[in-house]
Amino acid sequence: MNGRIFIIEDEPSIIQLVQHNLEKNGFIVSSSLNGNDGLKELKKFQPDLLLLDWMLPDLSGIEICKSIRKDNSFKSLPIIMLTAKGEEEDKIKGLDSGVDDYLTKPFSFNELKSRIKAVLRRSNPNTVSNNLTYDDLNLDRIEKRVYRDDQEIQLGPTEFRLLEFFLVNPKRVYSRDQILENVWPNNVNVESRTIDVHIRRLRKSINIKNKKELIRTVRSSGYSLI
Amino acid sequence: MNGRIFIIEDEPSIIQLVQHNLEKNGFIVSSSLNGNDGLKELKKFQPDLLLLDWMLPDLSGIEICKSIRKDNSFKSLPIIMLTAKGEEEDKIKGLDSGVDDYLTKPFSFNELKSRIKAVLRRSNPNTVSNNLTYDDLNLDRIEKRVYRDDQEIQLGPTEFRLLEFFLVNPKRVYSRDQILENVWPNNVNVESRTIDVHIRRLRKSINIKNKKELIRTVRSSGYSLI
DNA sequence: TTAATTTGTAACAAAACTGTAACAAAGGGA
DNA sequence: TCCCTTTGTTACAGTTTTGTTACAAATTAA
Repeated sequence: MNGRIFIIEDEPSIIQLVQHNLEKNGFIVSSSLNGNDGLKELKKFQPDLLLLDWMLPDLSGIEICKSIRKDNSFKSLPIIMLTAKGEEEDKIKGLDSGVDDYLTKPFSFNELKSRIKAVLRRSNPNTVSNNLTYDDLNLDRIEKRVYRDDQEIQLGPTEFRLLEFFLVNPKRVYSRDQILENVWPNNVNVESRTIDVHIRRLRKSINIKNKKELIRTVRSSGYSLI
Repeated sequence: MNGRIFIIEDEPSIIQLVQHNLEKNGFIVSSSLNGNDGLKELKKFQPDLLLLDWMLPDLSGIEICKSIRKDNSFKSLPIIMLTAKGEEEDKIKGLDSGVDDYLTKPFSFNELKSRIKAVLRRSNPNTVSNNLTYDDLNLDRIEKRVYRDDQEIQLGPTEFRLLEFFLVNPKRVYSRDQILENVWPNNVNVESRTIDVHIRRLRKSINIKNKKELIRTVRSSGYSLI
């Protein structure tokens, strides 16, 4: 599983627990301890899902939620609200404010995980599914195989991760820095031009026959999957 | 994030702190240390938002506020008032005078930033959103694509930034200096006539078919998006 | 161990983009 | 009207960015 999850929660112990477990499950996780920081970081982090505490020191969860829904670029960001016991009546309000799901503290991590999966499956199937698909391209995470137009394609490990990364958010343009950060292991220093070479290799492999080019170069910005 | 913010505040340390941080966040910032200068500068700077100190050496915040609201061209300029602690009762007066939001000193920069975002979102969604739109023109910052009338248009990096800049505040006329400052990387020295050439290139690209001209030349002033 | 695969970098080629100059056209004022 | 200022347009050389290839080092598999 794979995807970016952001957490806004004021209790460090919960953050630590959740973050650690999510990362073990392949998610990329970042967090904030209060609402205002959270709203700021959110933009930078560009998550696929938000875990939002109901009670925060500065802004309430609902306020954050509404603020997010007003922002065009986050209109469809899935949100799971974390509430303490006995706030059931508030649930209705929350639903109005555009929350996708709820979880009442204390919760088990498995419970959280299955909610996350469910919500992500609805919003961006590619973040949870084992089969990433775009156009006639198909990537199987379990079997580590890639097909184009039902014909299997052989990729090296790096090209595989690169394609996987692009497939989670097709069409979005990534800078070489972003690609480096997400596709290469942490703390590795490689030239950013190295990416060009791997892009070339990936292109060579997936552009079989007279099929159309799937990787777009955006000059001075980076690359994207079409 | 992106937009023009003007500050009227008599304490240089606050100006410096706020200005620096806002600029780091992509805003264009200018400021004045007193009310009379501020009102004059405001006209020149044409901000998207005003940060206004409550207590100033010459005019009070309220006076400035009222004066601004009388001016047709600033009727809808969003204003965030900065007040010192213990002036709570004054808040009501302030609200009457047309202030959009408040912040009590001392405040954290994050607090300020989220207020700014909220206010700008209300007044000019284009300063915070990822999809800039004007007329039948559409620019997607994430995918780095531009469409006119749903037909994609190919732009070079500079033309893209130029159009992006115009789209944040359509109809506003920008001088070549302003354009240079905002569209070109800092500390680059290029002839101001260079802009004419890029305008020409941009025009050529976005004026497809028999569609109407979208960039207006304002003789001796600059250019604007219609 | 040896062989095969994968990886990062450097070097050069190709393409795209940029800034400037030069001249043409348009606008404004006397 | 003429003259002066401002803007439009084009071509071109220089720069930047990206594409491509080759190769040696590192890693993995046999």
